[in-house]
Amino acid sequence: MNLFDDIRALVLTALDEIEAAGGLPAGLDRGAVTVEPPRDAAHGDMATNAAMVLAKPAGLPPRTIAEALAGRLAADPRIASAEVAGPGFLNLRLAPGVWQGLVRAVLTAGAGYGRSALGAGRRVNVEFVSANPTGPMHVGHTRGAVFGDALARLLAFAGWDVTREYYINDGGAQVEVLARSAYERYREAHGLSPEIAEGLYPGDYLIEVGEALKAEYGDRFLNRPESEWLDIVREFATERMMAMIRDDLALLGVEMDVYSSERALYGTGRIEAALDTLRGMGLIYEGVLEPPKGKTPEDWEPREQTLFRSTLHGDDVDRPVKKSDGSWTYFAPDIAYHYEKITRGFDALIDIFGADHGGYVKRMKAAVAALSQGRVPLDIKLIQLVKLWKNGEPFKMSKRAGTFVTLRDVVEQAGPDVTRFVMLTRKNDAALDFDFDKVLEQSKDNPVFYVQYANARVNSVLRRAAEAGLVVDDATLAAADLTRLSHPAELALARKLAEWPRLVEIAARANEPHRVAFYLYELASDFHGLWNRGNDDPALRFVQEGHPDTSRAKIALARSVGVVISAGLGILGVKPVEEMR
RNA sequence: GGUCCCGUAGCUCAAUGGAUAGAGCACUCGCCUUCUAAGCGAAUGGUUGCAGGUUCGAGUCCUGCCGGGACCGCCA
Repeated sequence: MNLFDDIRALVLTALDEIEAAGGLPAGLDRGAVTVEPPRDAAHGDMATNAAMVLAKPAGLPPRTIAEALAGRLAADPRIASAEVAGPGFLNLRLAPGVWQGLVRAVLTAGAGYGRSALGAGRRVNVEFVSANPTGPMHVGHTRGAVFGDALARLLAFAGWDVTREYYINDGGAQVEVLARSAYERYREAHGLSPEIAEGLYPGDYLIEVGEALKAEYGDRFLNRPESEWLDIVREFATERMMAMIRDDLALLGVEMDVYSSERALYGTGRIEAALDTLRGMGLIYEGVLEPPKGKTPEDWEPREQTLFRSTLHGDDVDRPVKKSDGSWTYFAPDIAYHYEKITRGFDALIDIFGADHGGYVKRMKAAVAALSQGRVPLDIKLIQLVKLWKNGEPFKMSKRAGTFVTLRDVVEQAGPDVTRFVMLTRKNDAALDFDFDKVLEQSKDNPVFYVQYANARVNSVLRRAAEAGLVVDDATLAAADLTRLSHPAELALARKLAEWPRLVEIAARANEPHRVAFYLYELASDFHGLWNRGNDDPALRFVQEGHPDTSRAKIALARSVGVVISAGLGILGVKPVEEMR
């Protein structure tokens, strides 16, 4: 249920009536008519722009339409008042019964309150993390993982059938570097001193891989030429790295549905098939690229390559799918991979990349647009950098990886819930500061704490009420006499709860889970505000000694706040706390 | 040189094309000394980088600048 949709339907019905009565020309497009919470609460509970949107096509002054509309709407029992304001807004105030009914609806729907049918069961594939299988996940991956998982949860809540997918980049030269690095650790396990040459991965995490190789293969590969062990060691080490990455993800509570391997595409003809499809559209050709203007690489020389005509689908230059030695570029298998996602029947694709892959966006979109004939939208979200701070200075040290701070470093210090919440308190395309001291602070300055604290207070109310002998399960609360909920501050809180289903849809439409975090902060703030007023005005306390009926109504409101906070935290993948310690 | 992202209060950031651009912090002024707990309340603070354009209406969309960042053919 979405109260804003209900009232919008009411507005549209009223417009129909006005039209039937000759007050409006027939056939006007009403798609732009909205019913929204006004920015300024003093304007009322909801506002509609109907009169302004329709004024021009109708050839009528906005106020004329607005006044006619106000007259119709005022007849509905849900509308307490309808006032024309400003350039033609119609401000609506809703009857207390609407808000009381909303609290009941929240308690009845429980965790399902706010669920949307927006996705209509369509299938969406969210590809995220896709970190190279050459080492542990680092901070940047962490933000991508949190974002992708929260987005997946959000879309599922909004009615999409979601698949979380990880693309394993195990096809390129970097996994051979991994193999050589692991081989040195294997030699080390045999008591030889490893030669970690420039360009190899120096991290300690490969030591155990060397040990494991020794346990598995003994001294078989010692002093043997690379050709004898490279494939085996590569596969062995890659699997180990993926196991490690899976463990890292598990620390954050992230679980993938599908792992797809880049290497598995090679030799199957699927890359060729995808490119043949593009070739059939005339989008593949042999050609020579112009050097980049203004910054020509020193060793630039014209080369003929196999190119994808991505410029026909919005890219700035055509992109190579083959290197000059005839081998595939990274792009080629990725085209095949996305083609496969299309053929697997997804209705929408979402890729989550690090911001350093921004230059890759247009060509990938071009490929998907071409391969799906424009049928499957691909949204690509770029995740900006995370800057870590500790004790007032940048934090860069890592025990494990040597060169970069790992996901494990962060989660072990901050905990998965704090890590997740904080990383969602910024838009994906804005850089994020993550300050270990601040995120663990127990004060209202810390949004994680503030939201969790609100939920804990709700639970504290329920506990106290139970101790006082009240029955406070959801069914009982939903059946309470909610007309006792009449104070404007209480109804205002209910109004905030009414925004939740709307917020879910806005966030899901934009693929922006951070909106959930901000909403929860606002809701918590409103709840704390009401709570604090109870300090001065005992009539606003949730438990009213000696008045079980009033108490039940007020507790119902508190509990419905808890329901929404829990649901929202669930989307962020954060566990609500019952009690602060 | 090109592409993409960012630019909003002193600071950190919000704002599905809606009205007088909002929070938190800091600063200022009150209040509280407490288990409805790890403070409460109020006030101050703005040319939304600049200039045009579209629109009934622009922080938001378009164009051009300025500033910061990322990326830019055999890395993935």
